[in-house]
Amino acid sequence: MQNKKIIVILGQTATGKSALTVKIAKKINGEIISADSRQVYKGLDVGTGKINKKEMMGVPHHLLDVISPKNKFTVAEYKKLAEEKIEEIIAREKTPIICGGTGFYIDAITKGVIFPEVPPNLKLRKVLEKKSAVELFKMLKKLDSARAKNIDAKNKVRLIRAIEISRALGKVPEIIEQKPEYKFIKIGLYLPEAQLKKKIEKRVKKMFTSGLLKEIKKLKKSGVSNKRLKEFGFEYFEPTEEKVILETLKYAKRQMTWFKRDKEIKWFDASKPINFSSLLKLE
RNA sequence: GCGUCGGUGGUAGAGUGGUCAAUUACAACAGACUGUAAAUCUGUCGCCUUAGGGCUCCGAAGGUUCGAAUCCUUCCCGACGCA
Repeated sequence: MQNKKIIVILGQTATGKSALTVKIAKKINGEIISADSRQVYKGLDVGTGKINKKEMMGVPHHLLDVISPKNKFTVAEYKKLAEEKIEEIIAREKTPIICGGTGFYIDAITKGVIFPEVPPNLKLRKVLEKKSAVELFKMLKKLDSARAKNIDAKNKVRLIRAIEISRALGKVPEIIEQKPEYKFIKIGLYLPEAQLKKKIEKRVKKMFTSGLLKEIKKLKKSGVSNKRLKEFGFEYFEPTEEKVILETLKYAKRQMTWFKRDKEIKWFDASKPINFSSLLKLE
C-alpha cells in the first residue's frame, strides 16, 4: 500500500499560513494540526497569533490549547500527540494537514526522529545549570564520549540534556530516524523581505490593539510567573510595539535558517495567488 | 562671550603614549540544532587579500615623540554651568 500523503504548510511568521491552510482544508475535507510550540498553551492567544473561531471557518484545528501555560510542553510530547491526531483524523476518513512555524516540531513528525525515552529531570537540571559549559562537557565526556564528540561543547542546554539522557540510559542513543508512515508534502510560504516586514509590523500593531496587555494581565492573575512569561517570548514580557517588531523580524530569520536546510520543502511566494490544484498534485 | 566636561567603528560604550583595527554589549550577516526550540549555541563583523600580510582609521588641521585614539595648539560640534 502506498504511503498516504499529508500536506504540511510551513513558513515564517506572518506569511499567511493559517488562512491558506484553512482554504486547503475546505477543499479536501481536511482537519488541521498545528505545529507551533507556543500555541499549544491555553491563554496564549493574541501574543502567539493564534487563529480564532471565526477564522477557522468550521475547520477543526488540533493541538491548540492542549496544556496550561503553567506546565511545560516538549517536542516529544508534541510528536506523540500529533501522531495520535493524524491517525484519528485518518480513521475518521478525513485528511490531516499540518500547519505551523516551529521547524523542530515539524521535523519531529515528518522526519520520524525517535527521541530517547528520558523525560526531563528537573532536579538534575537545576543542579547542572549551576555548572559551567566546560565542567558539563567534562562530565559528559566521562559518561558518553561518543556523544561528547559531536555535541556543541559550549551549549549548556544541549550538554545538560545529553547528561540527563546518558545518566538514565548509560549513553545517548544514536539518532534513529524511522521511516515515517506517511509521505509528507512540505509546502513553504515565503514573502519578499520588504513585504514580510510590513506584514509583521501590521500584525504586531494589531496585537496591541486587540488586547495583548490584557492577555498578559490575565495570565499573571491566573498565576503564571514572570519567569514563565519571559520564556514565552518578547510578546509576553514588558512588550513594546517597537521591541516586538524587532524581535519578530529576528525570529523570522532564525525560522528561515532552519527551513533552508530542508531541501524537500517546495516554496511558494505568498504575495502571489497560489494555484491550489497544482499544489495538491505535488509529489 | 567665559568656564567645565565631552566628541571612538552601524549604535551604545571601554581604552588615556607602544602589546590597538581598537575590550565589551547590541544590531547586522552566516550557521548549528537528539524531550526548553520565539529556547540555546557557534562563526564573521574598517577596506583589500594569492589569508602570509598590505592599506586606511578614534571630530578637523597642525605639532611633540623613535612611536599618538591617548600629550600640546588652533578650529569645528555637543552637553552643562556662569554671564
